[in-house]
Amino acid sequence: MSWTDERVELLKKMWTEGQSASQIAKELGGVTRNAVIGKVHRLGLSNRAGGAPVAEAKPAPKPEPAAKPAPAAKAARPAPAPQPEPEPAPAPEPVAAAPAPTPARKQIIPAGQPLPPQPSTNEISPEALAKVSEIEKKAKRLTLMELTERTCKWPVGDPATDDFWFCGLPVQQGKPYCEAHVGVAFQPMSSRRDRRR
DNA sequence: CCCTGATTCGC
DNA sequence: GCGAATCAGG
Repeated sequence: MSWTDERVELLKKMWTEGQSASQIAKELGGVTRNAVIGKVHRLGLSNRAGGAPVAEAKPAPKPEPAAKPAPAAKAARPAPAPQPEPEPAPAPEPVAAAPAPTPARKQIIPAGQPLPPQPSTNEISPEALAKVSEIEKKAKRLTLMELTERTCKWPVGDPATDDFWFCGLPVQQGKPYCEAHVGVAFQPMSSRRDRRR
């Protein structure tokens, strides 16, 4: 594969949109993320901020005097959509691990893993729950043996019945669960604000 | 561990 | 110019 105009264009577009190099590489096909990054650099667009200062904590970010020379006519930098960081960044609550508040039953679960609580007596954000029931439709419904380091290990159903399986969706980096299940597994640790002493 | 981008350097 | 290998974080 070579860097045809079209491919370069797509590269530019995606890079500008904030896509990661690996995503771009996947999209383009035939190249690795390294190739993409290398190209990005050669194109001189390593900085995604097209003029939108992100106010970095740099002491001297632009030692450039006020007067911007503005290179003659042609070499004009359009910088049309200076979208700084179109990052939704949900993160409603700072994670506060509340892993296993499930004293309900004491059944033995296969691998002896510290499995999560079944959302029952917990007050989990409706959104998170909705998200879960939503993704559980798409769940891979893996068996214990099918689980890998990269599959969501959230159990669904009763281990004592046939109707038991593991989510199996791609885990969220680090965590043992997929994004949706991480959402219900790690509670913000609230719901008990009876602070009234 | 997984991921990210940044750099280097032989090709 | 290209991109794998490597580096440096998160």
